[in-house]
Amino acid sequence: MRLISVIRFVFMRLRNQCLPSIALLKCLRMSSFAGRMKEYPTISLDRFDRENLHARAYFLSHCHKDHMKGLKGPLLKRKLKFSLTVNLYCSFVTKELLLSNPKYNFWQDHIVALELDSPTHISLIDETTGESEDVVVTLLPAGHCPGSVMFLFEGGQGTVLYTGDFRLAAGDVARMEFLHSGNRVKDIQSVYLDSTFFDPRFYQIPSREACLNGIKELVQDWLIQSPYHVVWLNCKAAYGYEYLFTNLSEEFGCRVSPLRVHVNSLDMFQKMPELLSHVTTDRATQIHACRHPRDEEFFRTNRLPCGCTAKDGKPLRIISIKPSTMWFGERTRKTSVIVRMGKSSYRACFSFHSSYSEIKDFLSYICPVNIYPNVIPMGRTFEEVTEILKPLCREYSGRAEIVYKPLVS
DNA sequence: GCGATCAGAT
DNA sequence: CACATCTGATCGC
Repeated sequence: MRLISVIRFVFMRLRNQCLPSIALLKCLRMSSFAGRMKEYPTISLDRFDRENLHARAYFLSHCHKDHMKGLKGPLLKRKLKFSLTVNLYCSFVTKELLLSNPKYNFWQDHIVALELDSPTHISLIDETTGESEDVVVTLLPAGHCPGSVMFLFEGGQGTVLYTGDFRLAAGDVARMEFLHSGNRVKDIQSVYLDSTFFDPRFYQIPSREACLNGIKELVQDWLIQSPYHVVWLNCKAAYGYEYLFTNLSEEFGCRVSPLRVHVNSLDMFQKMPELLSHVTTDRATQIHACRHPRDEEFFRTNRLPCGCTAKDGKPLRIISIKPSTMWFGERTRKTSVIVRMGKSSYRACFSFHSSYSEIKDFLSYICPVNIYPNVIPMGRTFEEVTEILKPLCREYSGRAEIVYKPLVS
């Protein structure tokens, strides 16, 4: 009997250790990043379960649930209760979004919000031995969702960049001051990369501006027809669509008649006045981004998720716009950023993540020694992704100025 | 009763 | 167009 329980224990351990590779095979979008970097293994980022329970410091790149695994776990809660030095580092906005959910209240006194572009010294202390290591961390804007950042670490084990999830346009990297030292890019040992779309299939994704303009045009053409014409933005339950709300609000509102986007709740935005001023819980508006568990079904029967109707009982004329990623290959002809799906439903191009060519632009500028993918794009294997990342690593890139060349006699 | 996991959904 | 999340079933503690 005893032997059986030992065997069962060993089996469980094996199964647990295999989990990341199983997730990888199934090509889930859950980050396959296990939470730690080779160079600074005493810190954990965007993963808070398993080995990460022992970290000396935690980092959260943005407030999306697939980067918060274990963050409300009872084991971590217990660890914090007895710890004086363990903190969670993130941006001010991420802190705000996180604490707007009461389940994370126990982090309150252990969160250190950091300013963007502002190098901060952190001592990584082992509370049992007193052993300590210093790093300097800098938050760089990642353009993925409100509060999203990359983490740049500089310390005894070299300079490494953890990108979190990001959407940067070609050329943006050259304007990131803290990736530079003097006029040159820093010597970056490793990049831990958001490789969601690092696949030539996703060669090009229309720019944010192009997507936004397409949506503005569609909304404009609909709203001007009458006060009964309304738009439902069919957005997923996740942060990242807010710039859509603010831009549409600004575009279609004016001083005498402001237009705010209807959303379910304002709680998470209470300390973000620039966002707060463009959203509302008043249903009497022509643009809605509210949700309901059966909202698609509602829409099919010409209802908004919030149940809003016109004051005089006349039926509303509703169109839905569903933000979705659209991509184009290197040579494929670009079509519209708006696609009509049915009589009154549309898809609009929208991406939280950089395209293949945007990632290539980013990496070829940085030219790191190592690149580790945090995600395996669907339909790809880890080996394939590493193979196409190789040419962007320093050793293969043909950029040799940093490489030591011994004299040959 | 809670958490983890999975299938299925949008 | 393939992201990020939610719901409900099931399992184990």
